[in-house]
Amino acid sequence: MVLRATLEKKEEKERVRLELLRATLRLAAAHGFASLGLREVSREAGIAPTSFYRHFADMNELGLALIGDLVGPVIASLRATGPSTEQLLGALGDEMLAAVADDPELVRFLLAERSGAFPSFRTLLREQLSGLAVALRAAFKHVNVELPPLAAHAAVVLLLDALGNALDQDATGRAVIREQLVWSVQRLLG
Amino acid sequence: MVLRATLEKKEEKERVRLELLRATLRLAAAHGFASLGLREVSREAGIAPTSFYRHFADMNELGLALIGDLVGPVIASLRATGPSTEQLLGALGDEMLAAVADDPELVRFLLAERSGAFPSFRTLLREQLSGLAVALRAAFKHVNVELPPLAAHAAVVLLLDALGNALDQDATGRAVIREQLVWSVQRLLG
DNA sequence: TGTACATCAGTGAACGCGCGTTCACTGATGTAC
DNA sequence: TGTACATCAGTGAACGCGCGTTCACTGATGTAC
Repeated sequence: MVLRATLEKKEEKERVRLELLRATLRLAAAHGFASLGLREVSREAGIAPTSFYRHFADMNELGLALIGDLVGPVIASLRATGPSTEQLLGALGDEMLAAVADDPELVRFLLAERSGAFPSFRTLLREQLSGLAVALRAAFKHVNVELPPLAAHAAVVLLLDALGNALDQDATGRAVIREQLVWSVQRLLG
Repeated sequence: MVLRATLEKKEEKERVRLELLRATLRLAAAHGFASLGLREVSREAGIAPTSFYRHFADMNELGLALIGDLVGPVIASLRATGPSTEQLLGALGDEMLAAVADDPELVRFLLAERSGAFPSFRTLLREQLSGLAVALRAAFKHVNVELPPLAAHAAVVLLLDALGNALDQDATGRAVIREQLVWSVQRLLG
């Protein structure tokens, strides 16, 4: 009983923390992360401004947590696999579409902060994306295609561009972008 | 004499306007465009906050002017030409390095707002970048290489990624990135 | 040419407002014995 | 088991501060005649 209650208290805190991250994503999609204040985010999350400090020291710390807790998993989810080159490319396109459909605000944040004003954000995202390039190499190796590191990096860059373009399109446009991504990465294979 | 004086007055206004744009770039590099206020920009530009309104209705209007007046020319400057494929690729790498060296703040703004929170900024930049892709196709056609539109677009995307990585590197790292860009675009040619 | 008027970029004072932050407090839950 | 104490997420009041915006004004320059 004691153990159970402890878990519930921690879980409640975790719930509020996650709500702060989600609130930030919702607002950042509209006005940009750098323009957000702790009061605005707290209001959106449904807590008092002073409660914000129970979770983060400032917005910068929240941003880093957002990248670690939410962006990381989305980047990891882009790791396509398949039994053949063709199916692997198809899976890559599918994962791209899925990311945009599942969590457009998170994808927007990822793309914006990759080139944004905060060096710490850029560094963290660069590391995660380079992990994605490594995974992509491994996936291609699995279907006996030797992808040089630079080509894998280029494929990731094309994938990110596709994500950005898809965000501003409806379902029809997104399907086209998926095909273009597959075509481009295919060409990169040589 | 009357004509001359008229010009001087207009030129002075143009000078202040340009200084507002430059001040915005300096500040945006550090904190992000979306976080900037008209008072902060006016202070940096050396004018009273109320004078801001003599040039722009708000920061959004200033941002669009910034893209039109300053970002456009930089994107245009990336249009490499050369008498052979090899020299064309070399020129592309050189233009990339030149842009980063000449005006890093402007390049940072371009990259950030391409995926930023303001749809109007994204649209304007996308148009200008698609012009660059068209120019790139023409340049390759000139050396008898038929570059499909999607491949030209992919080359532009790789160029932008190189710009972003170069911004965070010193001279040595930038030289490496230049080589990587040339290698990647070369591979894209097939 | 001189004179009277128009234009307009730049300004300082003032406004109401939302911001980040500090503080002391509440009350539910956890811990010790 | 009950009791006394500790922990800690959430809170409302209050603070000083910088924000965007309005306003009436200045003074240099342009224009009309």
